[in-house]
Amino acid sequence: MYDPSKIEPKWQKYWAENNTFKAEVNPNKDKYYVLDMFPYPSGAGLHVGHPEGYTATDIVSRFKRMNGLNVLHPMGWDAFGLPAENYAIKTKIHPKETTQKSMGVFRGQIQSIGFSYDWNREINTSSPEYYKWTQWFFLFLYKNGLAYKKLAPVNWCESCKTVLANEQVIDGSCERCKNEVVQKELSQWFFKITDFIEDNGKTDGLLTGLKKIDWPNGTLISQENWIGKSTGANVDFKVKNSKEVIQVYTTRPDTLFGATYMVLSPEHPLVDKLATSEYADKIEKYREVTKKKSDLERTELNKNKTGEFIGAYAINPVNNKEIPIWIADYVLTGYGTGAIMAVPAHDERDWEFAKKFDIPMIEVISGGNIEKEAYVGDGKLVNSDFLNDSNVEDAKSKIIQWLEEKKIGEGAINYKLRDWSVSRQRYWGSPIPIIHCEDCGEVPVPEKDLPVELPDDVDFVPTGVSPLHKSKTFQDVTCPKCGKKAKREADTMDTFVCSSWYMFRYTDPQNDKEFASKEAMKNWCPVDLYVGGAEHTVMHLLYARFFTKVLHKFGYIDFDEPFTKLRHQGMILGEDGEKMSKSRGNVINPDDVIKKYGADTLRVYEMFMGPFEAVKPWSTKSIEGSFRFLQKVWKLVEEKEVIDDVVVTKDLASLLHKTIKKVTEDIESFNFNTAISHMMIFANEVQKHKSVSKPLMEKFALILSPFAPHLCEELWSMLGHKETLAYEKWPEYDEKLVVDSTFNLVFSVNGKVRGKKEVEVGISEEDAISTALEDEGVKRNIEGKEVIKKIYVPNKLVNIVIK
RNA sequence: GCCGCGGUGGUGAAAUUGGUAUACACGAAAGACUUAAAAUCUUUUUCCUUCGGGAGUGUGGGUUCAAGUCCCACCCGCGGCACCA
Repeated sequence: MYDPSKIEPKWQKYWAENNTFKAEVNPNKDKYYVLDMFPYPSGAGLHVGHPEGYTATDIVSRFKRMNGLNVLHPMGWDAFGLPAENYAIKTKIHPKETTQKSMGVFRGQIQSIGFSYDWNREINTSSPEYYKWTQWFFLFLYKNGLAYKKLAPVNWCESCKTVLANEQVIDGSCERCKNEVVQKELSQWFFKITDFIEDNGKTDGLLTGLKKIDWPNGTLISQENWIGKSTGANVDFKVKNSKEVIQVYTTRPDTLFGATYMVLSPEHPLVDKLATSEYADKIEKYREVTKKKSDLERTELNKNKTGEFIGAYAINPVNNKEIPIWIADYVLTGYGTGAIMAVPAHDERDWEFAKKFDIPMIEVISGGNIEKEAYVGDGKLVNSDFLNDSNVEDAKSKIIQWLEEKKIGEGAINYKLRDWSVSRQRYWGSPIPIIHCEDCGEVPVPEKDLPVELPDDVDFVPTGVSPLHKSKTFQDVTCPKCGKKAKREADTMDTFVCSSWYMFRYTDPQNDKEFASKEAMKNWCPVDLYVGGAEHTVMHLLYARFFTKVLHKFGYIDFDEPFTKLRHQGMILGEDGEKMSKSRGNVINPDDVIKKYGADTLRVYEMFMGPFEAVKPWSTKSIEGSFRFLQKVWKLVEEKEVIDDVVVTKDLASLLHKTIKKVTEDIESFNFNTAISHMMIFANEVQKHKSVSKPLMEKFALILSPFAPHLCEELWSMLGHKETLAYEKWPEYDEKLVVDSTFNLVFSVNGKVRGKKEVEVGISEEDAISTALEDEGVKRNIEGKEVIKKIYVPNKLVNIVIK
């Protein structure tokens, strides 16, 4: 009887005891680094979504090993983070304890699925041995001028006295107490990721790097949009009766003649200087309202623009016309110059604003109807003096040249991407290795003093300051420079910092001299295949690329993209087609599935459900099919007569070789579902025979083994082998057996199928057509009609075209 | 609103990239084995049909000898972003 509860623990024990999957440097083999996005060990335990990605990488890992590659396939824990801290606030149990416990549960669950990880390389971002090097990275960036401090707003809840992460702010209120969240300015650390957007000497930038990696198209586009590069011009506008000059940024310098007003962001520094006193009250009021607006309110106002005239006028440099200056919150302080020239005829936002406040429009691009809506398309320029009759593109370059000659503007580039804010006013993260001294200012902790360990004597209840402030042992130190009393930085680092470099640590996880040796990284990196959820399309992947580029620039590594090939698993939904969640009660626990069917069935089912990247619902019924398949395979060896030299029919041999070909190709292309369906077809066919051939079943066990490793190890030993099949040579298919000698020639009339006949491959066009014309179905359909054309597609079909 | 992904049987999904639509699996129905049930095996299973056929891949057009696949317009679902000048 096929009893996975017996054979699975047996083989898991065997692999562990024999260190079967230990990865060691081997100069005689090419390397292959297969990485899963490491999980956050949550208290809820493993979700069925986890093994989906892990099974795919495990299939590839086992497949690559059998193809003679030296595979690195590690696993670890992204263990710092907010949920553990919030749980600690609620229960008073230390996050270290809960995290330790969760990691144990996760490890046990993952091991029970039989993944071929090298557990000798397990890492944990919350261990001092690991975060020592996260801190080293901070100092490395700091010393190279890539980490700096500046004031930045945080979400602040006045009643909880705490800083909130964006995901804790729901509709502008605190997730927990429902009170209003306000913006508060704090001094925080930033990493200069914007320095790496464009190419940088020999290092490709975050934009060009996207061109050379094999990632899902949507992910590449998201990264590009997130960086948000735009090309345009900065233009200086003089202010009437003032010496001040306002610089605006525009992507449409070609429409300069159509600018009929100007908008400054409410926080723009020139507003107070330029506004006339009669408008001061209104401006003050408007700023108050803006400050209170949550992000959501601001976006809802999309169609209902607000703003105030400030009583001053700017001079349009192309025609010396006076245009009114306004403030409005649709102009952002942090982008471009915080000021725009408004061209209502050719910009949707300016159009809405001008309509509402009755500001005139001037059409400068012909082709639209500006009474009805802003025209943003291409066309001939009008009302634009020396630009008239140019198209948009030519007008852009002409006006930029003109501005540059007059020295009142120049071509300019802007990005949406901002520097990465890494300070968190939290406990459960890596401390920032900086000491604040009254005399010396900010002083980096000397490398020899790393790690700066997280103190245990901390009360987590939020009181308005970072929890680390409350630990005296942590806070009070002497300045490494002058020896006077000083204070430690009390903020911790964003957990994304920990996960931005972990792929390097796996190559050399026990190193206490470096984050990883250059040799180890040279041997294993970059990651050849990276698999994880699509929720990391932007942040994690962008940050990891940034770290890689920094290391490349400073000569630590010789590649500048960390993940050569990336794939995302599609989310597994509950049986009701909804996202799995406790409150809906539709959560499937992988432990229960393993108990009922075994790990191999879980693996095969998750790969058989549908395309790897597709979102798909779980079905407790459908999984039976995967179990039946494995049971059937088991019975083929267990219950049938296995004969060494049985004469295999040509059909069966051909089917095996076709299956080998299909499975080989489908693993490479991530089409695991169709690989399994072909193996099912093979098993169904073999089942019809009384006895089975040993060599045939051996090959089949080998190609099924990446999917169902426990079962196949067992079959392998039943077939008389003493060693694991993990390093057996992957079967090759015989091209001659894969190609059929006959095929079904299809006859169609005007594209509609009317008949078919089995004929020899390579049949001549003449023969094919005459065979077609003899077919009853064809005869019936062309009788009495005029045949205009006869088309023959080699080894496929004949199409007779009639009038 | 913008960007991305998708829409094929009762269900999850295949379709060699323009050439036999619905492989494989689930479910359902019938049969075999059984005292019986479960399990297992076999057969049937897109829809309509006057049994000759006919229709059919979200909708409407188009290109082609030939369209699930390519082009145009639209509808619906899911995910992400949020006034970036």
